[in-house]
Amino acid sequence: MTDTTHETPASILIIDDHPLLRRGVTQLLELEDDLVLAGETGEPAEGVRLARELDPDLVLLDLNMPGMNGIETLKRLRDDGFAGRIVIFTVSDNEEDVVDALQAGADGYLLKDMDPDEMVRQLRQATLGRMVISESLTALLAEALRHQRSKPAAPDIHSLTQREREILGELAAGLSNKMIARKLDITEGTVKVHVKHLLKKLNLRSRVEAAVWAVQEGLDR
Amino acid sequence: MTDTTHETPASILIIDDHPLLRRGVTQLLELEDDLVLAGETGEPAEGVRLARELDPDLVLLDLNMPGMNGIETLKRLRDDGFAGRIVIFTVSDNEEDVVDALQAGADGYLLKDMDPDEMVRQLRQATLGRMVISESLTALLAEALRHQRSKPAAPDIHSLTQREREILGELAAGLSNKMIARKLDITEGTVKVHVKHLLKKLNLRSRVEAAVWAVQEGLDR
DNA sequence: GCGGGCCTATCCCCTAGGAGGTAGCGGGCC
DNA sequence: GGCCCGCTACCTCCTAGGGGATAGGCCCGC
Repeated sequence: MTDTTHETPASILIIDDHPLLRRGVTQLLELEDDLVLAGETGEPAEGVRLARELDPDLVLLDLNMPGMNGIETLKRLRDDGFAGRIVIFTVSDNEEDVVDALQAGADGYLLKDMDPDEMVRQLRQATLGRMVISESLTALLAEALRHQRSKPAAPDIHSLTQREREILGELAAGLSNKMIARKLDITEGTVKVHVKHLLKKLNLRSRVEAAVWAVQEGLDR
Repeated sequence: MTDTTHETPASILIIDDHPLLRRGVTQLLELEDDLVLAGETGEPAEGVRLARELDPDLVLLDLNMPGMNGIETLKRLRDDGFAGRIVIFTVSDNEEDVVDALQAGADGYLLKDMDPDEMVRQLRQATLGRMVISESLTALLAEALRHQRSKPAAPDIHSLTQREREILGELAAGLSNKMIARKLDITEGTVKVHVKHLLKKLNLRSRVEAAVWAVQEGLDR
């Protein structure tokens, strides 16, 4: 399941307002027989529409575009149900941008000044489900982690309060909010508040993700 | 989490229309300091109300009662959000009854002719989260399994179709129905149908339970 | 050929879940 | 004393999820 092997070439949609750069990438893709262009556009809103229509394996997304910025576009893609990979492709090596993008659910962050061969290699890795980050950003990322950003970049059990951990445990046992409320003798509304908070802290999008994560981390016992 | 140790005694609610039998069990409980009577009633509907009010750790439930039968009562308790243990307590060693009760979510099935000491031992096991079945029923259960009942008693991956397994895999990855639909290029409605069917086949109550089960079984990779 | 399982889709209906906000209360910290 | 955090509770609004039912197209086995 969660098939990430590509018997057929991986399709890529480019959303970037620089025509020349799009041209560069498409030329690059033409040389590879396991990567194929699904479509391209310079308009963020059009990009969301195309993602729905073409359902590419990967979206290469510029951060700085007129109208809607990249982060916003990323969120809209996810809200719209797009389940493929989303890789940011930008000139900005600003720490804030990198952190924001990753926290918004980007599967990669590549800089536009990268070597073409390296670019292809990274795209291929991304279509296989791996997180890809431009090499020059790793030091910056390490630094960001050391200084402990306010918004945690990865799920971290330690950011949860005791009560939230307790709720998470019950949630991972498959209990509904109502059942958890009954068990802990609080109202369902309060359970919802705890769930809401722990999802935010863990940067997860649903109770299912939280349950799966908890089980994989062995927090459910 | 999912705390099943009882620093305080485990409370038990008895729902049984035989006053004498209730008396017998309560007397039995009085001899044990780790088990305590939460309440008792001969009325199924009253039992559901009491379960909500008293929120006992365990409900001891008769199968054959006038008005609402035990299975129906069991379902109402679960619908009402009761998350504690529910153990069937009956004279019936009918295979159909046993299978139905367990499939409806009973955590145990004890026969009324059992030895008092054994009864206490089994109740204690049940409060600790273990499934308890009267010894004399084990052969019958084995037989039922051998003849492969139409409704599978336990989650079984083999009862799923290929497509359902695929859906389960995506579900266990934390994807929403909408995302799964996009990824597999079918409508969200169809995904819902598959999810509905696999939940029924696996005898699970929500996608969260399905996701947790799949992860624990290693089906998500 | 006919039945049955599988996949797809659509309809209705209702509950569960999650985002946003406000607020009271207790405890610890400065 | 004031302030923040954790826990509780309530509110509104909207979407996601799930039950039940029906049905068409497809393929396979009898």
